This record gives sequence, structure tokens and C-alpha cells, in this order.
Amino acid sequence: MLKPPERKSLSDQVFDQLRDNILSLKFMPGEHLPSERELADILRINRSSVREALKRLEQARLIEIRHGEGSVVLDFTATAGFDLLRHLVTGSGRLDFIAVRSITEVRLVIISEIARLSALRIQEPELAGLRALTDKIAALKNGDDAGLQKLDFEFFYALARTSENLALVLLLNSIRDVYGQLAGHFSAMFRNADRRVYAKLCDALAAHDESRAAELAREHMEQTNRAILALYAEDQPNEEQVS
Amino acid sequence: MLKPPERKSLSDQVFDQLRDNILSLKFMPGEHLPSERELADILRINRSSVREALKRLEQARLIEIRHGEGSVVLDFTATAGFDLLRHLVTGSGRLDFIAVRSITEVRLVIISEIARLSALRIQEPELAGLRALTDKIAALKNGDDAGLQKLDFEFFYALARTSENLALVLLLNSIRDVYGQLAGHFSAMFRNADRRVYAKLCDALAAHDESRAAELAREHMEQTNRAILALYAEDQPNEEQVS
DNA sequence: GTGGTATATTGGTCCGACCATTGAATGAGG
DNA sequence: CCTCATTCAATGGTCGGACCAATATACCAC
Repeated sequence: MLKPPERKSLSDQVFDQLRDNILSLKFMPGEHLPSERELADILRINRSSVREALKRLEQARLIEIRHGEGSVVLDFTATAGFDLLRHLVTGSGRLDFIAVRSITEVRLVIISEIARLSALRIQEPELAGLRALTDKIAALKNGDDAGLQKLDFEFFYALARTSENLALVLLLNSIRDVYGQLAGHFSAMFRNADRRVYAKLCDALAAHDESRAAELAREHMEQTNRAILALYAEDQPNEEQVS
Repeated sequence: MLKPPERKSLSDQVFDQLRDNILSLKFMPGEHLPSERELADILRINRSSVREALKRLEQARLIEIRHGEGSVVLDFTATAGFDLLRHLVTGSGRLDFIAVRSITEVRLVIISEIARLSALRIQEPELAGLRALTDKIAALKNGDDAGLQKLDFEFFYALARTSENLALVLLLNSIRDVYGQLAGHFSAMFRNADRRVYAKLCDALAAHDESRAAELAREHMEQTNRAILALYAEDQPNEEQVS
């Protein structure tokens, strides 16, 4: 498997570097970042590249840029939004577990709600699409964890779209990005998955049985969540939980 | 009430303008934006300011910048994350209702889950804080809708922190920002609110009764959601729903 | 102590140049 | 006619330096 070489622009690299230092609290909230000129000097790059990075950090709510005063580090747990989770999971380790554990709990209720709303609002054409996906899943050969992971996501993404709720779709986009960061680290999460859920879910949706759909989705998520956390426990036996 | 005058940087203004045009589909997904030099020329500003704006649009997943090729508009419903909702609610109107309606449904299950987890994990000191907040709410005079709105949020934000779940806190940050955009547009949402919920919730939390806490929070959200949507219906009598 | 003033520091904008990547036009060779 | 390499124009990426605008600080006059 060959991958194209990483070609990150300078401002991207600066962004990553400052972001990591802020998230790992090497820069504390309230502290001033070095001035743009200083940063440019330290990193031996042009001030424009530094500025682009700082502007993006501000958009991510990690810093606040004040004209004439400098850039101040914010308390991201109080200012940043849900999309920050994507940046907390960088494979670097420590913060990953907190982010992943907390996001599994969110995913549980979100997917469950998606299933519930879909049961209320689904129409024939969408149902047909889901049935097709179910067949493709059933046709997968047993060892293909990656394929199942992909189709599983597709299934619930289609569900999100039929829920006719933009916020839920965007939320699922964010969650997708977080898991995408972990790049197959969890391909084994479907190792012992019960593939009958998808057909059952289709039936519940067809019957517009919202509580059963929600319950099925919930159980499915509970199972995969257990698998994810178990995989994590293997990697890092001792991990304290932090708020 | 005096407000400081708005002093937006050029790149901020460019960002806003392009963002609005993309979100309102004046630029369609797949379409190329004008080149940086063209944009700078059209807007009569420097290319650096344009670049800062474009970089931020890329971070928001609204465009993709390709070296040597240009900037391509993305389908934000498929690429952007939850934080995009903040940008969909700009008071400009049409997209607001979709965003607000969908976010109320999310808020419902999120706050409910927050209450549930808090009931499991809460300790004495946090409970004392919540009781103090409850007293402050009870002490509010009857017409003070804005004050109630503020304290109501504080209450559930404290709840989110005791849930020991970073994702839920960040999610609530995002939701807070969306409602913040609407700047008191919904100050009347607590007009007929039942202030006894907070005390009841404290009792449920003290008893670690997760299902009752979740249920109380859910009912409270259902009621305020109804109020919000009713306020919207007043403003814009006819509004079709879109996915 | 109050309030103004000068100055240094810092972010905001601009200009013009050059490098790096891509895609399309061009043309040579089959 | 097709294929491939070359060339070239368009576009994003980086640079250095200049100047404007806002802020903080130290200092001074009152």
C-alpha cells in the first residue's frame, strides 16, 4: 500500500504544531503566544504563513487575536465546538482515549435518535436503498472487517439523511472525521458483530416503529462501543479518565 | 445598552461573504471559485487577505484548495461538521429555520443524555453548585426572561461538566454558539417555563436516579423547544421544511 | 492621584517578486 | 489518427519589506 507523500503547506504545519501545544496545555489558557514576528523568526518562515495559521487557530476557538496586543490562548473546553474532537485524536496518544470514550457515548444516543426519526419519516425509495445496503453487507465475506466498517457507516449515514435533520447529518460528519483519524485502528471493532441488525432495522423502519428502531440502533452501538473500548484497553492497559 | 462598534478585518469580511454565497448555493458544489488574484482584484484588496479567508473556508470544509488548480466548492452537507450550524444561523433568514429546528431535536437528546450521565457520576460539591443555581433561579423576578435564559444555560452547562464527557461539553458549546447568534431573539422562550424543574432535577441527581433525571431534562427541553418553534412560526408564518 | 502624551509593541494591510504544481495546448514520433 | 513528451499559461505557496492601526506602557504635567 503506497501512500502519496505528505505535502503540507507551511501554514498547515504551523497550525498543527501550535494546536498540539495548546491542546496538550504546553500553552496555558490566558497565556500570550509569541508575537507574529517572533513566531516567524523562530520558525524561520514568513509572517504571512504564521498569520494564516493563527487565523485558523482563532476560528477553531483555540486562541483569540487582539489587535495591538497579541494572541491569547483560550480554554478550549469552554470555547471550542464539537469539531475540536477531530483535532484531539491525532494518534499522539494521551488525549485520544478521553476523546474516543466520550464520543462513543455521544454516538450512542445520536445514532439511536437518527434511527428513531428515520422510522417516523422514511419513505419507500430510501427504504429500498437501505435494503440494498443490507444485502451488500450480507454478501460480504466473513473476514472483511474493513468492508463491513465502511458499509456499516454508509447504512447509518443514509439513515441520517432520511431523518431529515441537518444537524444530525453534520454531527455524523464530525463523528466520521474522528474515526477517520484513527485510520483502521479499529478495523476489528466489527469482528464479532451481529449482521442481522441491519435487516431487523429495515423491518422496524418499514413498520415506522420508532421505539424498536431506536432500541435496535442503540444495542448495535453499545456492542460496537464495547469492542472499541476493548481494543483501546489492549493498547494502553492503564488509562485514567479525565473530565 | 451601548455596544462596541464592529471592526471586522478584511479577511473576516471576505470569509463571511464567500461563506454566505456558498451556503446559499450561489456557488454550487464542484464549481471553481475565482482565483486568488481575481478575488483580490474584484474586491480591491490584497491577495494576502483573500488567502486568509480561503484558508479558513477550507478549514470549515466549505472549499478545497488545490495547488495549481484553484479552489473548489464542496457539498457542505457531506463534508462540514457540526460547528457549521453556527454559520447557518446568521439572521439572514431562510436557512435559519432548518438549522434551528434540527438543532432543537439534537439538543433534546443531548441534554437528556447529559442529565442521565450526570446522575450516574455526580458528587456532593457539584450538587451543591447546582442547588445554588436553583436558588438563584427561584430568586429571579418574574419578567426577567433574559436572566432566566442565562441561568438555565448555566445550569445545564454545569450538568455537562459533571457528566465527565468532553464531547458533550463541546457539543453544548456548539449549541450555545448557535443560540448566541440569535441574540435574544428567543428571550421569550422561557415565558411560561416551569421553574420547578431545576429543583426536581437536583433531587433526581442526588438520588442518582438516571432515568428520572433524563426524563425531567427531556420534558424541559420539549417544552422550551415548543416555545422556540412557536416564536419562529410567528416571524415566518409559512416555512417549508427541507432536508 | 488624574489625565494626557510620547513611544514601543503588536496585529492588519499592502506591494511586488519568485517558486511549485497543475492542466491544457502544442508538436514530434509512431 | 493516436500517443507521448514538451512547453507554457494559470494558479496556489512563500517571501521580504514597507507602512497603517490599535494597544499597552512609561513618563510627565497638573
